[in-house]
Amino acid sequence: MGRWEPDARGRMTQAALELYLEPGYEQTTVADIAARAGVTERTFFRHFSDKREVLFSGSTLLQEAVLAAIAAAPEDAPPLVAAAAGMDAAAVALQSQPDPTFPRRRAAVIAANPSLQERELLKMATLANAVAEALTDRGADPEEAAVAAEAAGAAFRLAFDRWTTSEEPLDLRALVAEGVARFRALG
Amino acid sequence: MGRWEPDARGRMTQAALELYLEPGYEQTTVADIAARAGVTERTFFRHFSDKREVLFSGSTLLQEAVLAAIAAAPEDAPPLVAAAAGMDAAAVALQSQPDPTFPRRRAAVIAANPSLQERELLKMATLANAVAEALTDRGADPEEAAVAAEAAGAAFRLAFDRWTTSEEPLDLRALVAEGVARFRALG
DNA sequence: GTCTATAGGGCGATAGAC
DNA sequence: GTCTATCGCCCTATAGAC
Repeated sequence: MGRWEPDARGRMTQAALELYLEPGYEQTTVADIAARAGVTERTFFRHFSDKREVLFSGSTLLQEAVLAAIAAAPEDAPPLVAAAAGMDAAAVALQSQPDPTFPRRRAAVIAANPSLQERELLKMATLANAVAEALTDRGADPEEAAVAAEAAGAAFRLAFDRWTTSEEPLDLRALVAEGVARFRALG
Repeated sequence: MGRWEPDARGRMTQAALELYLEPGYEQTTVADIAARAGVTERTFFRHFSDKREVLFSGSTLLQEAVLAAIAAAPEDAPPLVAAAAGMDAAAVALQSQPDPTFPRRRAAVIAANPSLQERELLKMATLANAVAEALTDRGADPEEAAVAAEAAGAAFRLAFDRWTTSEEPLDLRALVAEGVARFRALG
């Protein structure tokens, strides 16, 4: 048994989510989060670049899952199909989380705070850029790749939003597929 | 001739843009901007909610132009056509600015600073939501409206990005139209 | 206009794991 | 010994309160 309790990151994320829900994001100081997680303020900032990032540390893994799925897609799959495979992988990852209440609570906090929305949008845009690059690496035309990545990303966002706000439990993968189909039907 | 020099907002925006380019966004303090614009720090924060917002005060006018164009679109125009009309109006507004170098310099600063990108993405997302609402008000199905708004918004972003980074001068309206066509061709 | 709390970065010290 | 996580105290600028 070491000097420190394990999983400081996880504890900080949990503490932050709880405090951001109640009493609220603006009302919560980093010192509050650190205290609840049993670390110092300084430790918080070594793990997370700022007060918002604590809710987004999972996005790296999600991005990896997305890119892996795109790489695994059939070589002859058109850009939108490959991008959709990536979004499907993201949906699978989100639905198979240990704590199924996490995404919903997290989404509620983000929806209530513009400055957290900004960070979420940046993560999404970063992901879309990575997807576009992965598609061009597969040989797609850059413009077409960018459009496919944006369409798939937007479909995912709309689906995710419905999934986290719906009263009854929905299947995220189905929502994503439905959204992609709507973009395909734009013409 | 009044007690104050006129157009404090414009001077602050100009000063901020220049300083954000050189020595850079992070290196520039609000006090620096205020001093260059000949106002106090307090005045800056009365005009702009934070250090980022000084580059985004024009977005309100842009949004109004977009929504007006959507409202003016033929009643029987499908959602994507109406949304595209809104994006075209935005392109017109941007191309007919008094200082044609402004958008390019502004875009360069934003591209170099993630925290400014976040704000830009939030403005874009807010606009997309407003567009989606305007489309549903016209009688469109909410899901279809959201998809059309996202597609038009993404087309605009991709076009705007090319427009601000291209070596030779391009026609923003044409780029936007081309982008919308690409989304239409996704199926 | 003045005052103040908080975000967030820099740096050195410390204490464990290996 | 090295490497890495934690801590403590310095600081400034932001942004909100008074």
